[in-house]
Amino acid sequence: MTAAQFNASALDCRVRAAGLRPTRQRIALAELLFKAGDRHVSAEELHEEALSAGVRVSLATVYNTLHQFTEAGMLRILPVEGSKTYFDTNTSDHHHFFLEGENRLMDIPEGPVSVTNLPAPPEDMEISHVDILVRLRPKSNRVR
Amino acid sequence: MTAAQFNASALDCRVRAAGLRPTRQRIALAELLFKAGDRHVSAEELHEEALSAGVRVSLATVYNTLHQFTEAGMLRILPVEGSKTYFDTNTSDHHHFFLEGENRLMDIPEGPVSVTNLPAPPEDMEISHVDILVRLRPKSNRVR
DNA sequence: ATTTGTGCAAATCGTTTGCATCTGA
DNA sequence: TCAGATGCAAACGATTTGCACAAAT
Repeated sequence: MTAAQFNASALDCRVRAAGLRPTRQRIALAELLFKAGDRHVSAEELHEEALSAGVRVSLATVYNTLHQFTEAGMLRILPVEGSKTYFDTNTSDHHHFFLEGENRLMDIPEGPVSVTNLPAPPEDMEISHVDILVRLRPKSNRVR
Repeated sequence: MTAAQFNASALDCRVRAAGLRPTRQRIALAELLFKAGDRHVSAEELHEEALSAGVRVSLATVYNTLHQFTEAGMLRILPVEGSKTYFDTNTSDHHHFFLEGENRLMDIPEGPVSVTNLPAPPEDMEISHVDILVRLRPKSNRVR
């Protein structure tokens, strides 16, 4: 079995495990999303990438798929300002730098970042996930 | 001098200090925004509130004003998913709970929340602000 | 008098929806 | 066979823009 075949069937399983039919479009999108390590993508970007890769898929299906994968826990929506929704292929605990000028996100390199002194959440609520966004701006040389 | 007069002129100064002309609309919006302590508002909400308060102002002006105040550091844009932009009248260091079901934000009560082990930002960049978003979901009673 | 701000309506952008058609189990 | 998925185009909601008019310095 070749590596390509292995990966293809792994993606097939992943899609099935999410309770979704492994259609041509979903497998192809999963491939684009999960073959290349951690990624931050918008629907529009993924759509263009699919078309470039010769995958025929409509923008509406890209939106559907991204949300279905998100519900299945395969993606996470990034908390950023701005009109577009960005999806993160890394759903494990990690955080982000946000470059203010460019409106771009970078993963914070692996490390034991932790939050201390978090107050208890209100009754009947539990913490689902903690997002830390470190906003960066160009270092100004002149003294203010 | 009455309290109302004092506050009105204080707002006037604040708007001037931001390099903006103290117009009727801007003063009125500043009043709505800053008289009532910490608030999270969207443009639409502030517009409705202004109309209810008898302030004649267009939605476009509300958008303009919110962005001008933000550039002047009087407001901060909240990092939340979702289509609407929310502005926070509290620009000091504090963080938020995000209620997943309702897509609603709450301030995290005052306290020494802190992040440890933050890696150094890339060269030529400095930290502008750290946003911590604690996502909450209803506590499930049944064991999964 | 000149600059800056405002209001309106139209335009734009990202996203969702309705529905006819197609596809995988 | 037939529930579920797709594609298209139209609908939508939030935001921005262009431009004539009004207000502040």
